[in-house]
Amino acid sequence: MLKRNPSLTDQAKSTIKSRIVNDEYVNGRIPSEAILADELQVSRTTIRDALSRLENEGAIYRKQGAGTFVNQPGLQIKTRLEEIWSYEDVIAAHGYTPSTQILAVRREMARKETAVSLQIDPTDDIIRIEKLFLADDQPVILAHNHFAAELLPDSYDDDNFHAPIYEIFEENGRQQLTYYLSEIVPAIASPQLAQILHIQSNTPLLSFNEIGYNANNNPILKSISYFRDDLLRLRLIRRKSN
Amino acid sequence: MLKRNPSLTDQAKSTIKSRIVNDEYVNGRIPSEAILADELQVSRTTIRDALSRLENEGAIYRKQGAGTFVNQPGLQIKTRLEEIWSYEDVIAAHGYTPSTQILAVRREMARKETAVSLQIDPTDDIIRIEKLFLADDQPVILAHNHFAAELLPDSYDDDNFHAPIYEIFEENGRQQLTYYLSEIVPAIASPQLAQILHIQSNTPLLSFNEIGYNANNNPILKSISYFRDDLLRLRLIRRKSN
DNA sequence: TAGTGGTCTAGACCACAAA
DNA sequence: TTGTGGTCTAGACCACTAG
Repeated sequence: MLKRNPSLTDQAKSTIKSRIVNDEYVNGRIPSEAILADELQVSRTTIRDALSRLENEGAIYRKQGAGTFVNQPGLQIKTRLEEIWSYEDVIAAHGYTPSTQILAVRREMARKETAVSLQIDPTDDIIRIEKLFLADDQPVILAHNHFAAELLPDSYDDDNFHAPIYEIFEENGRQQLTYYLSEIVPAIASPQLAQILHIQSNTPLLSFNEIGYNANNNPILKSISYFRDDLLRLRLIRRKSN
Repeated sequence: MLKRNPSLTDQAKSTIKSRIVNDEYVNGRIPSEAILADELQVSRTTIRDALSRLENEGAIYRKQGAGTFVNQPGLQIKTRLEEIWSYEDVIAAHGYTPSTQILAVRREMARKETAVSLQIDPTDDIIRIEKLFLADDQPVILAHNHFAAELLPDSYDDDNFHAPIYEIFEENGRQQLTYYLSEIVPAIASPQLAQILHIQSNTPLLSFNEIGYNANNNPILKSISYFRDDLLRLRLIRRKSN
């Protein structure tokens, strides 16, 4: 029934996921692994991989001896912080149409702290981009991105930077952003920030300090950003780690 | 070499983890899966499970065709939000000694909103606990916990509540807390909060709104808490979801 | 007791990286 | 080309839940 590539696991996962979303399982009970394996003509291992990933995403839960079930509360959360990728995705997941404004692009010497974070020579140039994200034309996130100048071609203009950062890296720098290590910090809107985000001064904000890593686990991006909390709500699932 | 229970995967994982921590792998290169399987006398599948979990924790990374490597930046992060369990653990992971103060314990009728969150009847009683967490005797987290009164025995006194909430549930309510669904909200210290946490009014704070679920996926705990950001830094890893 | 998910095995083949 | 991790299989046995 299924073909290779995308992997059988991926296909099994999305098949099951769509059945869940379409409410095809009465009482939220998902067929046993053996039945699913038989039905989709794959091994039980493949089904188990698919179910494990759905469980991680919060879409289902399993009880040994009892069965596998749809997890309604988990299904409703569409913006899980651990899985969110670009800010465009965050905005879209909340049901808004994302757009961007480039407020500034600078080529400059790295500050010492930035050079350390990015493991580059302090005399090397970096690119600093100040980018505003809008949800249905309301400003919601202000991001400052820093990365080594050598990751970009010599000539560029501001319009290049409307695309998500990870796309820019993939196209120009032959680098793939694979994960972020993020620090969550509470902040208060300064008068300047308040003006940019169209909010009142001293409004509480969330700030993210993040380092983005490539496939070789080298830091390639430093990002500091500020979120308007009234439009975007950040959620995550916290589990026992074992 | 390894015995059953804890599972072979768990044992393989902790064996490999401790070797990583002890810096036994030169140049951060971890032996191939085949070699590890042979050495620990388990199947390659078991080794792969163990490595997958270490990869999820950020301790290692894998490159198809190249090998498996220690992830130094990931190793240094000891307080990953997605994996953190009780607030005691958060505090301990930051290197402090955790302790608690019970500020208030009340038995009262559920507010409508709380009843909805916990899926209980609005006329049912809930227990509300106000608990202060201290790191080396400095107040750092204020938590308000709400749960159905029936989860507790009829008689109790305040001292019962010094233990982590999940322990209380396991012992008295025969309920196991399996995961939290958490919402992160920026806040500002009110005069009252400032006094409790020994900080200045209007200091930015992180607030968590959380619902805790049991093994049957029913909500059993509602928690609202406030973090001092100067002593505790919350981190997480954000990945592409596929 | 029957049926479910949890763990584990041995082995096959594929995709990719590095020499 | 060699060796690595990635995917997948078929089958065994265990631990647990529920009727």
